[in-house]
Amino acid sequence: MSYRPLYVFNTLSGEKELFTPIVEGRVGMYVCGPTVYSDVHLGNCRTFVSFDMIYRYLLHLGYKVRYVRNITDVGHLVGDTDTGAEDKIGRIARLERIEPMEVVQKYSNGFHEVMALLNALNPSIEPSATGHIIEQIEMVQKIIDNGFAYETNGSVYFDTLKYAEQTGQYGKLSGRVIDELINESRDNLKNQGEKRHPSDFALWIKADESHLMRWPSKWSVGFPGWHLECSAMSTKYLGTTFDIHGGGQDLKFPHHENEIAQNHGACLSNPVKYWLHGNMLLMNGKKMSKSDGNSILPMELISGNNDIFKEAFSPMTLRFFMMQSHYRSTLDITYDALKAAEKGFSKIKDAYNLIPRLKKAPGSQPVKINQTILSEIEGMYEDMGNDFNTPKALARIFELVSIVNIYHNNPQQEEGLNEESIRLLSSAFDTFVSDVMGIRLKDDILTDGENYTEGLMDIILELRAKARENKDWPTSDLIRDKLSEMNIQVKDGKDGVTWSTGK
RNA sequence: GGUCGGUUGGCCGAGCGGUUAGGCAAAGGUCUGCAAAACCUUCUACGGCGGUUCGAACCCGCCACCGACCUCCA
Repeated sequence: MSYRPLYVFNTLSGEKELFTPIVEGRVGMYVCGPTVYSDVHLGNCRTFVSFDMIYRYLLHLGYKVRYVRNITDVGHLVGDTDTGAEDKIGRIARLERIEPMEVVQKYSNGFHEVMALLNALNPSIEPSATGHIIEQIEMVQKIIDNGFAYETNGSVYFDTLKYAEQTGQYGKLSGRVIDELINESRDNLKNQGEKRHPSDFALWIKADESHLMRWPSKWSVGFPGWHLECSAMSTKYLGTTFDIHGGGQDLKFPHHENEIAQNHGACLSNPVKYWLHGNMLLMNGKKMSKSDGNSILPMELISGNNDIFKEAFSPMTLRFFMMQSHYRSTLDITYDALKAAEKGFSKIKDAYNLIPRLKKAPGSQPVKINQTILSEIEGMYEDMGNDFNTPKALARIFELVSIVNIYHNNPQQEEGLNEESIRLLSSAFDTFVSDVMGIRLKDDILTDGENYTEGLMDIILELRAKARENKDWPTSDLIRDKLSEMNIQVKDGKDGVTWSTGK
């Protein structure tokens, strides 16, 4: 079996590379998931939506994909140091007087709800850090056995200097130089007496009595360091070397750099063939970030219940908005940009709904327009194969939108459309917009008791048509205006009336 | 301070040596009872200064500004 060529930008090499899986026909992909100590904000979601699109495209190409996206539910500490600080989840549990696992469950549920709203597919495996304590402890032991970690006072640290000396690799992913890391002079790197070098990081952290989440180990009763869970779980489910590792840009350093070090330390091999990083969602020109207060929750945007944007935006508008920019570019969210996305998306939906109504020429004579449609489809494969260029593919979709509208307005145009034209148009929208980009094209109002609504609308529009025949403009306008208030738009065309929902 | 990345028209956002990106907004027109939608046409670009080249938004240099990372980050 052959696959369409796919080029991906590999952060490790800094170049676009032809994607070739380690095992033919199969792809192992790991994406860093959320830390579930609070609600995921829209910026977090952008990364997950980006990798959902990547997952979808790999599936579409015919690969059998094992997509692992973890839940981090232990090890993330409040503040800047990785010793002695409080666990983020433990902190919430203490403040709210609930079990840490209640915190984890609550925000995991919320995360899943948001992912479902944004039409993200579920990963093949969604492992959690607390569910893999044994694997993490084993990995720490392997790293110690291989001489890349040391114990101090019950905590275990990764020896970055030794790793760098032996492999010359530390900092390769993020472009760091080990000397600079060691000579790092930021004030908050001080007071880390247990480490041999400031750049060393914790694999296992000894916990005091007040710490809610702790497990026994040969070194101490404690908990695993932040980066360890991803190394342990990716190794467990995808093997010591797998195809794709994804995550947000902001995880490159230290998280992913340390992951590589840990995997190497434990398995003595490079874990990942292609590192893919999504760029940040900006708001007010700055990275969306919860700790800076510069963030918005998906539900706040979907419900319109927020102070930042003037109105509600549907989940699919958000997804379309995200797909209109490249995953490796920053994307600035503004009211105007969302409004533009809403209109543009609505244009695609309207055209999609018109496809089945297009007039076809009888017979199966080949028509010229099909060549155009086909070349746009081929173009979209090229765009997607070029590091997932969704904005460019969407530009081609808008070309198809124009074709649909032109032929809908003027069915007599040239040689017209045939069965094949309709099939190609439908499949272009279904494949690229729905399947690959994950943007649902069918209005919710239609999927929800579709026939019922359609039937009612037929009656209403028939009454309006009668009124118009009688030149009863007040009645016909009343119907149109009332429907408009309900966000249903009536569109008078040459060949009859169509309608669509506004959002 | 170090290391990266960016600066495209009113807004968003592709392109990265020669070809209209696209969407939204705006203007005019077609259609329409009116409107909307759609269609046609039009408009406003590549941060600044140099250099390379027959040709630069795209390559190189300098400058300016913005952002990200530098142990909370998707």
